[in-house]
Amino acid sequence: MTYTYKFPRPNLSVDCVVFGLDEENLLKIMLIQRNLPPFKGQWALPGGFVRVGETLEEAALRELREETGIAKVFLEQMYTFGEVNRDPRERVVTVAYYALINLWEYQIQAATDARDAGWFLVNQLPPLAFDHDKIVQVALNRLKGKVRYEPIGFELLPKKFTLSQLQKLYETVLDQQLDKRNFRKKILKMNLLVELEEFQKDVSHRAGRLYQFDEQKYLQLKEKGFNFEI
Amino acid sequence: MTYTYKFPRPNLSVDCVVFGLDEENLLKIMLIQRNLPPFKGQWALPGGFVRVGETLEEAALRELREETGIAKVFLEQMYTFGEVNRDPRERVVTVAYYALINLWEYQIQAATDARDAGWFLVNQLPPLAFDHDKIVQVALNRLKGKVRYEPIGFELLPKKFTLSQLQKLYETVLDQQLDKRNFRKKILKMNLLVELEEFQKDVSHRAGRLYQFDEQKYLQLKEKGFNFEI
DNA sequence: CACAATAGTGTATAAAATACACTATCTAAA
DNA sequence: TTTAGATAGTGTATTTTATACACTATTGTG
Repeated sequence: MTYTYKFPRPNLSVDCVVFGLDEENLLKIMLIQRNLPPFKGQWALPGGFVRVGETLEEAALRELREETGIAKVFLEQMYTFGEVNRDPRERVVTVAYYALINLWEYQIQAATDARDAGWFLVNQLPPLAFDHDKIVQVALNRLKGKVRYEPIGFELLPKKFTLSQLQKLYETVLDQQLDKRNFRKKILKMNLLVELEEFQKDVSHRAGRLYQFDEQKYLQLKEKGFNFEI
Repeated sequence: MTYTYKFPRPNLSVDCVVFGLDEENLLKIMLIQRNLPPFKGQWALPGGFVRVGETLEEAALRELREETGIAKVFLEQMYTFGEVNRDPRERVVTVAYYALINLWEYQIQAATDARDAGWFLVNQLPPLAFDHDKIVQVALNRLKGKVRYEPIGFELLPKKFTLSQLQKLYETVLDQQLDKRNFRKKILKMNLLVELEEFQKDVSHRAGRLYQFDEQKYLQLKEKGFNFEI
């Protein structure tokens, strides 16, 4: 079966830049190894063609699930790349998304499908297929920008986390050191964190208090035009 | 001649939300009246299908030129809308751009092609075709957000303008009153304006001094990571 | 029991944002 | 020619926010 149109059409794809934090709070990106030409054997962003019956976001989620086993993620559209020759086969326009995932909880569900998937440090990426290095650069900038004024960083952490973990996350993403006392003051004044009566376990030093992100409160405050700058 | 593919493809279009300020500093959007179905006779955003040999931005510029006669504009990609049924004919994914134009200088070149084009106050828009009202909402939010931390407002003004004009522009876009003295302090401290030895003409009150945006300086300061918050 | 490792806490200073009211200049109308 | 109306232009005091900075507390390990 084939499909015929009066005018030639670009092909439309989605690509995802999936960010995760590893055990040492280093920022990583998930890549998959292509097993078909072009760029066979090279690393690339997970992604694929959009089907006519699904929205762009559905396509992005489907590809993530199929190629990496990732199911529940924070996913946001980023930019659409439309250079004429970005794919050597034919004209392909790609809508890029970025995703934030919680590597701790993800550990469990991974490993299944994801034989050809791997995590790479953002500053030690292998050569990428197509214009995917450009897409990654845009995603890094977007993440940096976004994290300053929207509390999306929590998506990268486990549900319960210490303030030190949160601070390290911000330091990693923003690529700058922050003052511990000032950071705590600022983040607590936002009123988005629930102080738990639980503490870190299995650490060989004083255990930090655990906190939890209060999404309900976030949505309420957001309604009221509150802002969440770091 | 027809074009045949193994899998069905969404059609891909671009749409432009063109902003301009009128004589009274009111924010307007340019719309065109559709002379083909669907939504024949209704107002819509200027836009059209992407050709395989042009980038997305080229397509947006071409459509603007063809449909509205607008040539030199500030144009930036905004968001890609991919709902399955946003076009009743078939699946169409549209990449939305927003444009800022200088209505004073534009007056000259307009009128030519643009018989079916018109300017509408952003809060008095007619019913729009497709999901274009949604696209306009996203554009308004984007403009509001962007104007706070990037000096793009100048694109809407004539080359030489008074600080009062600039302030009114910000008040219009941000939809809030600003203090005259504080506004001037802030904007002048950015060092992006050249103070001219010229003054307003043909006004029946004290003439304001004219200023000009210094794009060179802007690019220099931007390089150095300077920021331009209002 | 002391050492290593990280958690947790407050204050003083500097910088930035805000609030606020009068004089200056020009045109047009009386 | 004088006056009224309209907008331009200007500085300071106060409040708020950001920054810089160093010690004590707790826990596990050797």
